Amino acid sequence: MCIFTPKIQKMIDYEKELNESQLRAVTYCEGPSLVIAGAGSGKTRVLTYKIAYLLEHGYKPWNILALTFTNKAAREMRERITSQVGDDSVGLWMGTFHSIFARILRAEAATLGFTSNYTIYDAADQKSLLKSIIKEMELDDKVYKPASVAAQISNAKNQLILPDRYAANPAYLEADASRKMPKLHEIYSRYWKRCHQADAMDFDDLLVHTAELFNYYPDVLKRYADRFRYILVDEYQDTNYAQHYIIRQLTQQSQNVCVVGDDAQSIYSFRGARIDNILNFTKQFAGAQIFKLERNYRSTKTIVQAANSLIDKNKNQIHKEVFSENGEGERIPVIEAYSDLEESAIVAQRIRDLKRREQLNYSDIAILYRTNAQSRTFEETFRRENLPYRIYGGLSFYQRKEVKDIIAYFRLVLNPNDEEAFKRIINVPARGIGATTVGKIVDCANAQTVSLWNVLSNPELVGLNVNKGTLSKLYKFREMIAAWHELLDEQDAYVLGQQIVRESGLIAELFGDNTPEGMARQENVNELLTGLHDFVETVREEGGSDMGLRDFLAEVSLLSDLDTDDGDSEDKITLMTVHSAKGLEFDAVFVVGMERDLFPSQMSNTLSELEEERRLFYVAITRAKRHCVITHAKSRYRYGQTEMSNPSPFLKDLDDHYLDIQSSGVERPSMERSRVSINPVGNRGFSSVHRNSAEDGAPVFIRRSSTASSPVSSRTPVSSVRSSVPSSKSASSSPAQSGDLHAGSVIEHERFGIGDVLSVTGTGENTKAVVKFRHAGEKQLLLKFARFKIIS
DNA sequence: CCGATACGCATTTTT
DNA sequence: TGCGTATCGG
Repeated sequence: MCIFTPKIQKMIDYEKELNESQLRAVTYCEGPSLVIAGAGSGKTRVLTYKIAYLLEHGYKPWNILALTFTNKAAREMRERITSQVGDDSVGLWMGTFHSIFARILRAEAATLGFTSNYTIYDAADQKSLLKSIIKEMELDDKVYKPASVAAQISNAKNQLILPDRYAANPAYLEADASRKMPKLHEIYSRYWKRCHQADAMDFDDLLVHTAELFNYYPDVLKRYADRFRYILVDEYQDTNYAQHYIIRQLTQQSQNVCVVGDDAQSIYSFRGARIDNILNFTKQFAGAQIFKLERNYRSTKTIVQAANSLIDKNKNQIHKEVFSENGEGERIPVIEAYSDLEESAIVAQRIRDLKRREQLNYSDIAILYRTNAQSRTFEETFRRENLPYRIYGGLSFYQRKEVKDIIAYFRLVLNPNDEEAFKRIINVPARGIGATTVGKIVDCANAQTVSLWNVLSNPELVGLNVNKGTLSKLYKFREMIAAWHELLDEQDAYVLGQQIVRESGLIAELFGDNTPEGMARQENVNELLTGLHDFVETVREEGGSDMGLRDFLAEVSLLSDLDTDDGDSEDKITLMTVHSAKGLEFDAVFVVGMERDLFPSQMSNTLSELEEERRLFYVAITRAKRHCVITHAKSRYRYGQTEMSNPSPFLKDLDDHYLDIQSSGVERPSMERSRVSINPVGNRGFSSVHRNSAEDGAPVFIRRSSTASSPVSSRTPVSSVRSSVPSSKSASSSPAQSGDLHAGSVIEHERFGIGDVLSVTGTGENTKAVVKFRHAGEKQLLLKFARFKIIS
């Protein structure tokens, strides 16, 4: 249904700015359409122009919904739309599946028995909760590995199979039984209930609950279907069943849906993506029009044709003929190295050549590999050869312990029923509420089927059996959280957040830790607070009012580490997995480690798995604009061993007309892996590089602090002094009476030596002292265990 | 609570 | 190999 009332002055010359097939895709808006967008064919262009076109033809911004997979894609698209139509796009719903559905669910939460403050559990929360459930059921977590249980549950949810249906399906039960996990359905069911009890949803639940909402409440569905009169979906090849189902629900009536994607780039089936959604789109949406964008604007002819020759070997695909009108370009060098180490040296050499010959920046260059572990060799070599690089794919900012702790406080303050946040922080910083107490609270909560917080609210009512001292600590904790909770609507996220960090004692705990790690932690906390500040300021500047902690959390819980603001565009070589490279492009791309059992992965055996690996290779090659270089090594260091490796069978899939097959480029057969490298690059150094690169993944409103990382590598000396350890258990020192000890005492500890007692806290078993040792630094000693003599 | 030590295990990971 | 986690001991 297109209403042709062009009331906005037409500013976009569609005929001129789009090619023929793009134009047809953009201007077709009568019913469902599928746009098959080959790599580099201007997919985002079509989407944004189409939205502009819809706006020009009678659709109001709020009638349009545009869904993406990543925040980054959503942001880019929004920017482009804004620059095209300006304020005319205000009110447009554009975002990731998860963020849009999360928003809908906040509005409709009550209908489903949640509150609008519900928590979004991340993967770690999910695993942690599953772990507790497995433990409570007294199952062996060697058999019921939380990770695989989580995967199984996620799988079910992606197919909209809820616990009841799961348990009622003999096929699932048998499959689980044969996998030695007959209780899986019960874990699933308990997990489901616990999430509900905690007023929490995991990522998959955001889809599941939206589907349920629309399923069971037709009036609600109608409201949204009426509102979203036109829906556009990006990267349709990556949708799972649940997403596909929701799109169908919403568009059943209007039939106004345009999905864009490339089946050849479907590489996330292990996350539940179903390539069939795009392959069978025309069956699911009767009368759907198909448009194919086959002109590649990105790469040279050679690269495009080589990629075509590769993907041609896949059976399961939509036929298309991607072509390029760019120059022929050079053939793709396929280089065999002696070892992984030499492979990296060859790549380094080539990078230097390229840079010299073509004036490329480092940031125009990417190294793409199948597994993260492969980054190491390149790090080592680039570091040694002073090539600047940046690795993607470490811990994201929000996954660091100290940041997670603070976020957990925020979460609990907003949603006191949040079980995982509760468990995480009830004893952080240590306040004498240990595992035993938490265990009792959990048991109690389970027995009464209430949340942990409910137990804390009425400990006597639910018969929580703890001693008086513990109870008063619990009360104190409860009051603290409750007091902040009261301030949620009064104070902005920054003010309240700061208050929480201060009053909780988190700051105090961190303060004084002058180790490099401690300093880094403090910096992270500061960065988070700065982020809070920026968030509030941004909202304020934009004239909004949603600047509370709940708004901050809503935003933050759906951010990932790839949502980098990257305001600082330092000139560095990009190192990343092929998966993370999807959607990106570089002048020069090195696809490394093209070996059997590595790429394709040794885990991929079935035809469809192999086809997915082939698509992955296709994605890798098509990232390159002008130079694509493929390397493989004859031997590779893996799991502490040097293994022989053969070239990837995929290399034979490439038409060698486009290849330039070379043997080793650099003659360095004698190159050896040095156990101790010359420069201070210990393992710690590596991991700190990882941490730093992850820091680059801070979201838009987190201002990057310039952490000059000097990986102070405390290389452990080769332990040759092992024998001196068994110190005679000196009979003289024994656990002392806590009564004898007070602040100001001086003690001599069996291992730490002389130290001054700074404070003594706790009672009975839990009494502990903070002692500053003259040589060993500050320690907390549990007096029950500590072995020392009181000197004065 | 914290640190040392042992043990098992090891793809990819948009949210 | 080397990491993340479980476990134990002070």
